[in-house]
Amino acid sequence: MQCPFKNKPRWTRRKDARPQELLAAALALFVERGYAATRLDDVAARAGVSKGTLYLYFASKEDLFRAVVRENLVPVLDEAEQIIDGYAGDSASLLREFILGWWQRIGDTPLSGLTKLMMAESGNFPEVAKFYHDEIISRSDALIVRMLERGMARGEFRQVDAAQARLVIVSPILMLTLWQHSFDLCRPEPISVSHYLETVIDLMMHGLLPSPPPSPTPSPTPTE
Amino acid sequence: MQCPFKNKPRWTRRKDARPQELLAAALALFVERGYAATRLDDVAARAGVSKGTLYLYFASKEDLFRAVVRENLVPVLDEAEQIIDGYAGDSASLLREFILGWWQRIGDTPLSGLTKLMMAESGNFPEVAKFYHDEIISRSDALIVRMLERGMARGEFRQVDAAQARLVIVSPILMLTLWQHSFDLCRPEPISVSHYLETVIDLMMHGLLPSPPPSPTPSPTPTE
Amino acid sequence: MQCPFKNKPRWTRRKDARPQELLAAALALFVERGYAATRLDDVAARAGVSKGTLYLYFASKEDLFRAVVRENLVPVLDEAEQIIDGYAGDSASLLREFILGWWQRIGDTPLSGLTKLMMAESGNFPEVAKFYHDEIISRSDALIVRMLERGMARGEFRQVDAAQARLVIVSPILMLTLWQHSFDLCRPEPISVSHYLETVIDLMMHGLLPSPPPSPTPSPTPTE
Amino acid sequence: MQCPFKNKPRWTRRKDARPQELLAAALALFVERGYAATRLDDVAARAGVSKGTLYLYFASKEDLFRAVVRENLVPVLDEAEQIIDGYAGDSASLLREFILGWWQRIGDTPLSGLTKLMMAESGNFPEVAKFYHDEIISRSDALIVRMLERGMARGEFRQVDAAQARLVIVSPILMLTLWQHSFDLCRPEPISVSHYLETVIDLMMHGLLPSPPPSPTPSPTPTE
DNA sequence: GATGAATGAGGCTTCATTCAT
DNA sequence: CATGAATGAAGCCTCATTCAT
Repeated sequence: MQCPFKNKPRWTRRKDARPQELLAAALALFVERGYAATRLDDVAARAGVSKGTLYLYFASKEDLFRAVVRENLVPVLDEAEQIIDGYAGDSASLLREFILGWWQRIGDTPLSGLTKLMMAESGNFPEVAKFYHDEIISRSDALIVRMLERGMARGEFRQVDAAQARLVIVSPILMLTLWQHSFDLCRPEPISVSHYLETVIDLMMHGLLPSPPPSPTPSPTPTE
Repeated sequence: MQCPFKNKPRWTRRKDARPQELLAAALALFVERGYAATRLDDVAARAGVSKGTLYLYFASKEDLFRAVVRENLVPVLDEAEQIIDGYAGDSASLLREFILGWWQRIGDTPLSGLTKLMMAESGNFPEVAKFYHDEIISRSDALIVRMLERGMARGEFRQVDAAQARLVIVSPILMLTLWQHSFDLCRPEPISVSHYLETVIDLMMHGLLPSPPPSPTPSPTPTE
Repeated sequence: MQCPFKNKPRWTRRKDARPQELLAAALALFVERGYAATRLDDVAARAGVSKGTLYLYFASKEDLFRAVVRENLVPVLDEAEQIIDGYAGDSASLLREFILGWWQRIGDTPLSGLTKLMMAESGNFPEVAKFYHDEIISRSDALIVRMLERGMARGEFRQVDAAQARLVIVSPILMLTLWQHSFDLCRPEPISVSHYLETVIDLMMHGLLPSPPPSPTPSPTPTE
Repeated sequence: MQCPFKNKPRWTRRKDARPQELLAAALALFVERGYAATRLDDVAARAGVSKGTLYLYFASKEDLFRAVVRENLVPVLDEAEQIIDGYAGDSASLLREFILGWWQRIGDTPLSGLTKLMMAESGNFPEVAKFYHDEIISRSDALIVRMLERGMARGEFRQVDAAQARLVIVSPILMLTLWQHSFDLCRPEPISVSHYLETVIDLMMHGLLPSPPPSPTPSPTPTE
């Protein structure tokens, strides 16, 4: 048993491959089937280990669930905060960047299912829901609010109630995720993500009402 | 609770009321805990009957689930179609009516949890998901599309891609529902529904960008 | 409620149609499916009454089972004893009469299943098995033994151990019954009863070994 | 009970022995109580394991039942065919050997109950009944027919309808089995197997009628 | 560390039995 | 007498968790 990490601090083992493989397998199955319908046998099998091994890394099914939520989203959010808070362009472009970037970092990855998962299981895991709310949702919210306030401060956005608008803004993209993990499977042809995102941006910017035709409307996308 | 037989022994409530009571209890628990975590014992207890009684009316847990979905939403949708297709006012008001009416008929009732429930369980019940998609989602979609096309035809809305916009439009209100049944419980003070709905309507109408201040109201210009 | 039997002794009701219909339904279902797999719902339904009514006549499922066994076979046995003990012809003919008569009175009627039923359930109902053994089997046995001893006494049968031969004699006909209620259903064409019974009679009389050639063998079926 | 691993912790007996122990326990209980009245808890307990363990080896109660039937009889039948088809002596001795051998290999072992079990449950398990019929009964039948035809061809047996006689021949020994697993328990002293088998052989060979050779045939004395 | 056989609590479902009408 | 809605004990089966190897 010549383990190369034997003398390293125990926490370093997290960097070992095994837990990550188990977390990835668990994420995929939790998202696909929900918490209750996921069997630990299947998680272990998908990670290529035996069921007993799973318990070497996670104390229980609940613990595994917690770890799945914890380990996956925080790094993405760290990155998002850095990018957005350092942005230099106009606010419309920033919002556009945010939406498209979110799609790249989350929407188009296995992480996208976590939202649905948390929504479905929040009632059964108040503690995890609390963590998710405090660590993920609150920080995302603050990010959106900062973007909105930045736009309003710079005169690039109308004056709106940022605290309320925050949820309105993220709804369409969260809904896209939820949709893709649920009813989109019932459809003959899946939703076109790029078209959808463009429509989201367009509507968020201009709304439904027609722009007053005779007026030099400010071109919303000057730079990029 | 205004039961005309109130003074009769409770055993008298027979075949008539039972299914509805059971469906209501099941709806509440399914929404609160999810399908798997809901025990039939609890459904029966909440309906005030024994476990065995449940099987006089529903063949299995799945069957109960199907009935909960089936029996609750169709009538509401029927009504919505009638109201909206007969609307006579301008399209902005119609959309406003739709959003506020939806809140009254669904958002503020136990039905509001069904969306979350279906989203969470669609993967495990493809057949029910199919039903829900075909009977509820498709009809709702068509309704929204009709509203949008009506507005565009009358020159009251900009020309947008109705097929894409449809989901963008409903996202904020669906998200309100999902939110209330999940993370809103984590918050010190819950979201203010009326403020939220006003913000939704405002943003949907005008978007984020500031309107060009000096302009005569847009002539209807029914181009197309 | 003008019941014509109201003032008659309670036991007379047995003669009423209801219990007989229930017993007939129970016999059929017990034989077809076995004791455990027979639901009282089905018995009641087949008898055209509600499940509750069944309990007006029988105290429990076990009681119904007991009654099915008790009520059906005793009369047949009474009749058989009378016929056989009064028989005047030769013993070979008597045995033949017995076998063919058994087929008419039992083998070809719903009663035929009772043997299989008792065999299958004897372990679970020692008390009923005791009754069946004492009232049906013992009397049948005695009947066969009397037939054999009659034949031996009259020099029409070889000297055999009647106590042992008794079971050998009835085996082929009981087996026919059991067979018809079990594996005969698996066969493309069912067993031919008349051929089978003739073979039984022939083998019982002569055995497998060829008769010694040099002797005027008595024609075995002189009369009938 | 002479287990070579007796001094090892009982947990050690692994995947190898378990299925056989479970099958033996199931056979005993199914035979004793019938399929429906046998609880899997009891099967597991008799095999010395917990209820869950049973499901590591058999997918369901039905599957266990199927395995009990399948695994036990086929080997015995294989052996019987070899022995009988290679027999060199006269046919009367062969039939005698067959009957006595059957008693040693089946009648006097737990397997003897399988016949009763299949008879009782054939209606509820058409698929198992089909298997039993095709793999056990048909092959046994063919074996008997071959024995009879051998005897007839060699002039050692009378000419009889082998297809019909087949069932008549096996009836007494099957009945012995059924009897021992049902009503024999009701008797003060059980049947004497050796006497019974001798009587079977004697009757099968010679029949009931007296041998004619050394005497002027007894006049049938048709008194009446 | 890794394995996988074993465990047993807990959920779904059935059905004999009761009882108010 | 007859009904059938209601009951709840009991059995099958699943699966998270343990532990000897």
